[in-house]
Amino acid sequence: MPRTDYLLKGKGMRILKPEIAKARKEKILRWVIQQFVETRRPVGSQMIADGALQDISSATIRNIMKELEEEGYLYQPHTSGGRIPTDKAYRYYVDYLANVQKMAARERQRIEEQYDARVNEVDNMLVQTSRLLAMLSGAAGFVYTAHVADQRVQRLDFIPVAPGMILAVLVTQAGAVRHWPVRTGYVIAPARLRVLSRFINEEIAGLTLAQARQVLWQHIHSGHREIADMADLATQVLKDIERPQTGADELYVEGIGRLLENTTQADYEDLKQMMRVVEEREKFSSLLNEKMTDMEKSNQKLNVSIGSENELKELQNLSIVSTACRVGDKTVGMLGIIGPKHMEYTRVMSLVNFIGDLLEASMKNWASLPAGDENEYE
Amino acid sequence: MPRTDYLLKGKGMRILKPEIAKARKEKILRWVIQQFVETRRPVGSQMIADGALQDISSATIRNIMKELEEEGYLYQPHTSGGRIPTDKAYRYYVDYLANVQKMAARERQRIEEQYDARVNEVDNMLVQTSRLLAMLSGAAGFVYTAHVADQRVQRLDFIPVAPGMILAVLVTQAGAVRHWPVRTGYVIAPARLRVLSRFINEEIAGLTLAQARQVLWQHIHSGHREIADMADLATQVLKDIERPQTGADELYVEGIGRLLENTTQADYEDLKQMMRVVEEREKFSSLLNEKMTDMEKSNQKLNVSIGSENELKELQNLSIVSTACRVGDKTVGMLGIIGPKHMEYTRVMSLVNFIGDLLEASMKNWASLPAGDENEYE
DNA sequence: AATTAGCAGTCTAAAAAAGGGGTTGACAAA
DNA sequence: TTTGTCAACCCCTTTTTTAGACTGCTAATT
Repeated sequence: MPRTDYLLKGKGMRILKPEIAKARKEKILRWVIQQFVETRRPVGSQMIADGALQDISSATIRNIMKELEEEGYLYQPHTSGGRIPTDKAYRYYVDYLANVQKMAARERQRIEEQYDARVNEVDNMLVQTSRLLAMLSGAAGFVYTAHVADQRVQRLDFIPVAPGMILAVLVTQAGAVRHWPVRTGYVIAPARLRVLSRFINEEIAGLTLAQARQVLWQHIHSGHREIADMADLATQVLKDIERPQTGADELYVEGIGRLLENTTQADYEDLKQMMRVVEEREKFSSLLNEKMTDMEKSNQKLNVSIGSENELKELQNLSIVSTACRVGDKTVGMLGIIGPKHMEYTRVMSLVNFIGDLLEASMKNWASLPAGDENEYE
Repeated sequence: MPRTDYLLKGKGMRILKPEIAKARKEKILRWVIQQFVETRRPVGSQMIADGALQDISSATIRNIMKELEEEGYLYQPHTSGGRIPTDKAYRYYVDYLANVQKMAARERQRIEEQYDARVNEVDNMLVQTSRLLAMLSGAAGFVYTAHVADQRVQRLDFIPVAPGMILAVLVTQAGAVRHWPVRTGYVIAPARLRVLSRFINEEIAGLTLAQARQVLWQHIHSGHREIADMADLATQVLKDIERPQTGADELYVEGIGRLLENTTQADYEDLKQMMRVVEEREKFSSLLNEKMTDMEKSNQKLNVSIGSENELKELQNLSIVSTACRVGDKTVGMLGIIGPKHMEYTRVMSLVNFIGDLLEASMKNWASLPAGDENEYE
């Protein structure tokens, strides 16, 4: 049977058309990755010859795999076992082979419904989102929000809860709500509180927290007449205004336990390490922060960090699929999942993508208006 | 050498004084438990003879251990290995042998300082408390608060964040803060909002959420004049008022990863199971709820549930040390740790005790006044 | 009666040995 | 350039061996 794949060259010598050779190589790489994701065992040439490429012999496949190994896409854990994908292979897979497919409409709808049901209290929105991510991906889900200090103030109000005790409630334009108690030590008439609140809101709406703090300090020190007699209260509020956020509680991680599920005891140590890192939060959230600014710089929406691409060595056997979350032109946070390197990237990527959109929509919906307009109805 | 431990009886026959025999038995039991907690290996008679009771031979100890086994305190995993404590043994240990000691003043102070530093935002108080518990105990820490529906309302306020969008903020007497968005669809003047808020607060302060809902429904339906024109807003608020709490986010668990640390791969399966349960939350929180009402009924403060004493089979290799958290005469929540059965009960019990006190103090401090008084300053 | 010493029997956990399965690399043939 | 073949290799699993520790029992002792 004459083959059309070959260029004839002289007396019976053949050269495989390069584009065909390349396609075949990719097919093998893809197959190795998919196979490995499925079985978690090194993949051998025989297995490929029996499965995906039945018209090519195992010997040929061996040769190609050898090339792939030399190019850094495959790795042999042991001299005579099959080969497994390297981080580079996953990277290639994600970049070129795994086209981000849209999810089936039915599934989209199902997720949307679940999402709506869960996310009714803004406070919980982030926790619930990460929980949903975890549930649907089978890995750990996280939601990370930028420092509140970087966010813009929507409103700052005061609720008298008891004599000498006030609850300060801050709403940012991204829809985040923070509240903290302020102990005044003396009773303040609600009317005066309203004056203060009104004054503050007129001054600081739309500013970042950092700017707001600065503006208010100036007013206090210059003895502004409207707040003169409440300078000490304002001072106290100010003192607390940035305290609530020391970087700790901007990170929600849910479903770490799920990582154990698809895991054998072999990865036990890795998992332990990973948990320590994630639960400590500090390292992990600074990693996310870095990633966020990187993504903003490169105007990237969806990001996949595979194994050693993560800065933290504790995460070198895991991958992070994340998406930026923007309100307007400002990146206010990130969300995604953290799971085993050998995950189903195509599925997870589209999932993260989709839930990211949902969260964004939710936030936009909440922080519906640009700053400045709200004065009209005070 | 004449022994005074014995009663003489006839020609050289002796009977060991029963109280001495009992004390010795207890000493052995205690030693076995402590040894097992430390080494995690079955304890043999030789080991005891070499360690704690050097004046008694291993054979004697063997006999006594056999008795203890017959009585159900010890258990032999293998025919010829040492023995390990049963749940019953731990129970006995906790009830009779491990006197709840006070913590060293120095350590108390150290914890107090840490606690203060962390707990400044009420919102975070619970998360931070459980995190602290986890950190200090080396196990997982949890804080559970009763359904908000059972708690009494301190205040309910409305903050206009955007035209057609209001943030409802609810403060309970226990100091819990809940907030949720209310979409009105039309602009409401802040003044009218204040009227509504004032009216509501006069009516419902001090009631439980369930009662409050009922009262407000009545007013709406009877067309009360003050809120007549805002009936639909009030209705919407009501609709949401109990939605935020469906039992999900009243439970904070931190530091599950720590349970892995002191664990070998043997317990891997157990751990996996446990994580699944705790992360699902439903089962676990209903377990805690049950425990809470039990403790309230029996007027118990500190509770230890050992292994199979927990209703959940997934937790049968773990123990829960918990304490009720009361404000006034009302139990508003629980906190504690969940850790391996072979934990240092004495230390952990006093720790949980102490942090429970701290949290209670914190809450009292916050919800400082009995209901009714706050009208005076509106 | 209570304790002790000693010994045989039992079991585990760790180490060593053996076997099976699948893979590779190389080479010669197509 | 591809294929068939085969020796060599190595891992993983199972089996065997070994060493160590504990118990239970009995007889002797206090």
